[in-house]
Amino acid sequence: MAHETEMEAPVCAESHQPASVEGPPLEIEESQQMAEFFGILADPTRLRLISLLSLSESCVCDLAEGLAISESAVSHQLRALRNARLVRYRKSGRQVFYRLHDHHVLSLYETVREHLQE
Amino acid sequence: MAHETEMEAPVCAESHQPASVEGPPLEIEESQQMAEFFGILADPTRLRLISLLSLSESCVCDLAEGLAISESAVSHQLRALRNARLVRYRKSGRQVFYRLHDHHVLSLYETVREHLQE
DNA sequence: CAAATATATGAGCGTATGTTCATGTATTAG
DNA sequence: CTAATACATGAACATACGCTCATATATTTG
Repeated sequence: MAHETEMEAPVCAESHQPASVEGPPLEIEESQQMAEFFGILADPTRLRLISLLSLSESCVCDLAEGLAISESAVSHQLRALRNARLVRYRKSGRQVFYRLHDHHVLSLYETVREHLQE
Repeated sequence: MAHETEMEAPVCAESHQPASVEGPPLEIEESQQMAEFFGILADPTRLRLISLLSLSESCVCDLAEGLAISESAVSHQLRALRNARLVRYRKSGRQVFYRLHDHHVLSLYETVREHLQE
């Protein structure tokens, strides 16, 4: 998006890499999927929901009470977690019980917690 | 907000914790720190930078060329990665060479990649 | 010295995101 | 049936974010 009147973009004189390697750079589309996923974890409310769900399966109203926020907010955030396949749910009467989907969630959660405590 | 058909949520016993690694619900302040950190990874450009840096130390202009984006954009994003202690850097003349800070970064990167391939 | 290079950064703009509020859909109680 | 409960969802508003552009700083070169 600039002003390259020459045929090649001016690169550093030193230290270049082979232009197209197989691995990196990460494909744009895959980077967007990963970014979207990390974005799901980039919210205090959703992380606190995950922390509660790491203890036990819970319904929406208990989650709302546990975090002292509205059930609407909880429901909105649970949808995000659902779409990212971070939580599962089962219906029981009027209630819907949520739980963590798999081990990856807690793995990420713990890794970041460790990183921040250095 | 609670109901009587099920037991009360087994959460939030109002006990105070040692502010280190304790159980749910996650403290608001810690949840914000973690969210901020995940937010750093929630961007396609930063993830692609990380993928490049997982290969080798690189200077800003090589990163910009590798991703075909402006050096300004790269520099802005590197600052974010720097503030989150995800990358280190060293100066060499006019150039600044960046590299990944520790193993946590790649660990998170790989975990999410696995998760998305299921 | 001045010019060129390599990077950093503040301002501004367009877009994405999280909340509240109002409403909709199921399910149960009376 | 109607009312109440539990949850989901669309709209709207305020905030946050990433980019471009212009400019600033530092280093090397002539």
